[in-house]
Formats: sequence, C-alpha cells, structure tokens
Amino acid sequence: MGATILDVAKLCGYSKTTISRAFASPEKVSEKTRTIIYKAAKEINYTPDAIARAMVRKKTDNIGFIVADQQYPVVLNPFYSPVFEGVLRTCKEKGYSVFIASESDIHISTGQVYMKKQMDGVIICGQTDKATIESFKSQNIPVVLLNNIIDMDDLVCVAVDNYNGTVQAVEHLIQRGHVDIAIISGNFSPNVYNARYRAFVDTMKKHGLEIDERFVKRVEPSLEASMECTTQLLAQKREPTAIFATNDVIAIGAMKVALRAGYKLPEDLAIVGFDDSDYSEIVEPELSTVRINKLEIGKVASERLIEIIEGKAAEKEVILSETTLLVRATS
Amino acid sequence: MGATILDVAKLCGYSKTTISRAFASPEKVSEKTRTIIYKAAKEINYTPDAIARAMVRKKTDNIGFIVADQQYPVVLNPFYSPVFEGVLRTCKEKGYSVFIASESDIHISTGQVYMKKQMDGVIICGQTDKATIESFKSQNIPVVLLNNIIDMDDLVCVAVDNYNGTVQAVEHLIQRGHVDIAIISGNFSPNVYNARYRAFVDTMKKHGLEIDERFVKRVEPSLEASMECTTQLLAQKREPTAIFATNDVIAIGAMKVALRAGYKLPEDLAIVGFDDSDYSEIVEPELSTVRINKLEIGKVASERLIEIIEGKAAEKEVILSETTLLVRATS
DNA sequence: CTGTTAGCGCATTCAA
DNA sequence: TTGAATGCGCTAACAG
Repeated sequence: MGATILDVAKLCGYSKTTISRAFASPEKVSEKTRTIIYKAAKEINYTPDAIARAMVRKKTDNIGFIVADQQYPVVLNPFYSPVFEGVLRTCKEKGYSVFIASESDIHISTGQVYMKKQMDGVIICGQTDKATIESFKSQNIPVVLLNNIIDMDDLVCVAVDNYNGTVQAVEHLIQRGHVDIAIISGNFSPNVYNARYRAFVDTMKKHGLEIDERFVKRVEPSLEASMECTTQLLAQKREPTAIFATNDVIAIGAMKVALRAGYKLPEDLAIVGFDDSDYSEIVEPELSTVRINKLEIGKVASERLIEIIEGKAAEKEVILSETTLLVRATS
Repeated sequence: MGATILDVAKLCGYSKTTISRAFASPEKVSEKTRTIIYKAAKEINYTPDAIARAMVRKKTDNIGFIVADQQYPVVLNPFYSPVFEGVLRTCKEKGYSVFIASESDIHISTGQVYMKKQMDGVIICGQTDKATIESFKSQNIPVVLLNNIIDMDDLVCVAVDNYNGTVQAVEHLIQRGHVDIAIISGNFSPNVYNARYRAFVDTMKKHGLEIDERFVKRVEPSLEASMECTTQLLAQKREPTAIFATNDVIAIGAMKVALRAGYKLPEDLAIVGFDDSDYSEIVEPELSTVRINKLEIGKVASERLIEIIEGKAAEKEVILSETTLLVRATS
C-alpha cells in the first residue's frame, strides 16, 4: 500500500536514515542527495508516516481542544468558536494540529478513567474538575485552562476579565443618566456568573444606586428565555430605563421584545450586552456591548500551552483578558 | 514517564499480550483477569498509548476536516460551522475523532506535495482540485467532498441542492405578487454561484417575468458590500419590490439599508435570504430564507466516509441535500 | 554528510 | 483463556 522509507531507500540507494533526515531535517543532508531522494519519493508516492514518527519521537504535534459536554456545540457556540479560531491560527503557525474533543471523548472504554493520548497537550474549556486536570497531568500531558479559573499548582488559566467588563458597561449606563437599571444574567458557570453579577452590584452601590429586586433576573442564555423575561420586566408598573444583559443573545432577546412593543432604542430603553458576538452588528440598531477579544484568548492559551509542551516549566498563572466597551446604537 | 503495558504486566503478573487484550478486546479475557488488570492499570495510571496502537493497527480512528485556506475561519464561518458540528456528532458516535486542517496543513515541508497522514480519511470542503484528491487517494486515504461537486471516479460528493432552493425562494416571491425582483448574488465558488444564479433566471423566465439588468448584482458576501449594493439598488428610479439575496448576510445587509431608509418590511420591500444561518432569527423582523440542513450534510458526509474507511467500496455518487423554504417576517 | 544498530508500545499471528 | 515471538515505520544515538 503506502510506500515506506525503505522503499525509497531501495529505490535511490541511500540508507533509510538518510531518507528520514531528508524529510525530518533537510538541512542535514546535502542538497544533491535531497533532490534525488525527493524525486524517488515522489515517484513512488512516499510520504512520511506521521504515526510512526510520533511513536519514536513521543510527540504528535497535536493539541486537543476540549469542551465540556454541556457546552457542546463547540463550534456553534458564538463564544468558543472565535476562541477556537484563535487557537487554530497560532497552532498552525507553530506547526501543531488541533483536535476537537468533548469530555466524553477522553475517557476510554474501560469506564472510569482517562483518555487516548494522541495529543501533546490540551486546552480545557469552561467547566471541569480538578480530577480531570490531574489525570492529564499524571500522564504528562500539559493543560491550560480556558474561560475558567481553578486554583491548582502549575496551572495556567486564561479567562476574561468579567468583573471589569461589567463595570465598564454599568458605569456607561450610569453616565448616560440611568438609574433604574435592570440586569438579566445568563445562567453561566459560577465563575462567569458571579464575576458579572458581583460587578453589577458593586458598581451600582459605588454610585449610590439602589438595586430594585424586580430588576434582577436570571435566565438561560437563549433568545426565548430572554424574551419571556424581558416581557415580564417591561410589564411592571415601574419599568427600568436600561438593561444590562450578561450576553449578546440575551440582549438581543430584550431588543426584540422592546422593538415589537414599539420602543425606540435607546431613547425609551437602553440595552447593553456582553461578548461582542457577530450578532451584535447584525442586529439593527446595532448593539452596544462589552467586547471580549476571543481570538486573543485562544491565541494566548495555545501559546502558553505550546511553550509548556516545548519544555518551559509550567507556572501557576491567571491571565485575564481585558475587555473593551463598544458603544453602538442601543445605549 | 507514562506507564506502558509492560509495567502493568510486571505489576499483575500477566503477560503483556493479556494486558493488551484486556483493553483492546475485553471480551477475550476472563472477567476476573480483567478486573485485576484494570486495578493494576489504575494503580500506576496506565492508559493505552493511542499512537503505538495506531502504529500496529494502521488505523488512527481520526478523520480530517479540511477547508481551503481562502475559506478559512472554518469555524467562524456560519455555513461550515454547523456542518462541522454534524461531522463531530456522528464521528463521536462512531468512535472517531476529528482534526481540523486547512489545505496548507496537509503539505509537508519539502514543499511540493502531500500530507502527514494521521487520519483514516478526510472530508474536503469547498474548493479543491483533482490533484489534491488524487494525492489522498494515492495514499489510500478515502475522501468525501463536501459542498462541491467534482467529476471523478469513486468520489462521493455531498452538496446542497442550490438550484431547487433558489427555485423555492423565487417562486415564493412570485406567488406573493412580485414582478420586479432583484437578485444580489454572493461571489461564491462557481458551483454554488452558478446553480443559484441559473435557477433565478430560469424561474423568472418560466413565469414569464423579465429580468431587469439593473436588478442583477454580484457582491462579496459581506454586510458592507451588500449594504452598498442595496443602497444603489434602491436609489434607482425604478425600484425592485423584492430582493432575493444569495445568502443571509447579504440579505441582512439589504435589510439594514431598507430599515434605515424607513422601509417597512415586507410591505415596502420583501427580502429572502439563503442558508438559514443563526442570524436569520436574530434579526428583527426575522428573515425569510432557504434552509440548508447543515447538520445533516455533515452527518451524511461523515457517515459515507466512515463506511468507506471501514471497508465499503467507494462508489461515485452525488448526494444533494434538500432545502426548505422558511417564510418568516420579511416576505 | 552518511550509514549501522536499536528500539518506541502495542496488536497479532501461532501455540499451549 | 493465556503467553511468546515478530514487526508496524520511523528516529536517535553513535560511528565512520
């Protein structure tokens, strides 16, 4: 079937070692030889076998991008998909390929534990537990945690500065003169949820503003849930003049309800989202939101991971990616 | 570092063959033995090495999802990302993992040719050439082509029925009484572009409708390009009463222009898109569009691929996925 | 710059 | 049901 290094060796008279070198480290072979070898290889359609190479080098040049099952649709997920793109780009640049896996992919059939290790390292996204991380480490597979913060030795975490992002959004609303500000929180992982919620509360307090309990909502981050919630919110005698939604989808649900009820945005109601997903520019009027540099998060996480794979000692670190407030047309 | 099968063997007294079997084909080992082995394995944190296994089995249980560089942002691409999700799901079900690669990933450093074969088969998306497909086949790597149709022996192609999708959209507009229908075509690959454009022309003719040349536009499929184009379109003395946009982003660009100019949709202008991307429900009013079953396309492509990987003879075949017209609020 | 020798960790014959 | 032996295709010392 596939030609092997031996076939090439036989064909052109060099030893298999030289053939190997011609492909793995061309600079160690004279140009003349190289040319001959490549020609022979081409003739019989030879390509180095990555598996055999990985076997002996103990390195696959692959990394895994692992997403918890609950968060599946990795790729459909407007947050993770740009992050993933960032990972892809830097990996490509550094010569790595990337696998997508869900948590269940990393457990072998015997049940209990672990994974099939075809990767030199992994980026774990969002929810996990220490045990999972430990199991990777115990197999000498470096881990970088993304969009989550767990307190463990030698663990690099890359996440969003949710707290400050929220402060930016809420202060902006306050500066615009809003006092009756509602929050619709998405039901995210504790880390994310807490940071955004606390920041909202703290910022309101800091500015001497009261938080009306009826203005504090928590929903699944879907269009429908948000629409239902917003409908209730606007049905109260005392209405908020501004809504801070904890992500763009929620914000857009709120927009829909307001628009259909004939509100003018932002005159009658200001809305600010979080994420700066593609949706925010798609929508009309365009949504004010807190921008997360998702590509960069992916980039940083994979850079750190690759450094560790390539020998740098892992040191405990939390990298918080800065957010930017994007004031567009809804606030 | 990582424990090997030998360490387990030493620890529990069985031969490495038995250990191997306990993991690779548990049913060939007595339950008692299995229990002992798993316990020992767990103790020293042993996991089968996927690379070594792949080496001897000549099978990696991986497939590659390959996207042309021009179409990169695979994942950011609202068309490919759900397709990819479909692939992911069926692969997971069948025990395969999936790699994402761009065309440039599959060429080795020596320049000219080919790939590192860590995959049992590949799905190639969109634009490619026969040479690329040939080179995979010559390495015994099965190929399924997705969203493109190329006439080659034993090649399975999975694509969208663009022609009929367009017919659905245009006939719907005609039934609504529209006569002055504009088309804004996205500058897609010839296959896609041609099918949609021809269908538009054919359908108009079939209904005895004239096509005003000023109503025929072709743009890059971006919001900006579409907005600019639509602005021109609506500035003409004679305005179209309906626009068929060849994808949702273009349609949404048109919506934006119309909405900002104070048009009511669909009363003043009807708009129909193509793709049924997430955007179409995000937008207000919600966009009428031609739904492509992207998950299914991914599913079918990967199912076919896996069949071939697992021994079924590849037969030349073109699978066209049916579309559905989704009439929402813009038509 | 090139060749020789030795495995990498596992699944697979074949025997017992 | 279990074990012993041979090799997958390649790279990495170490020499020459």
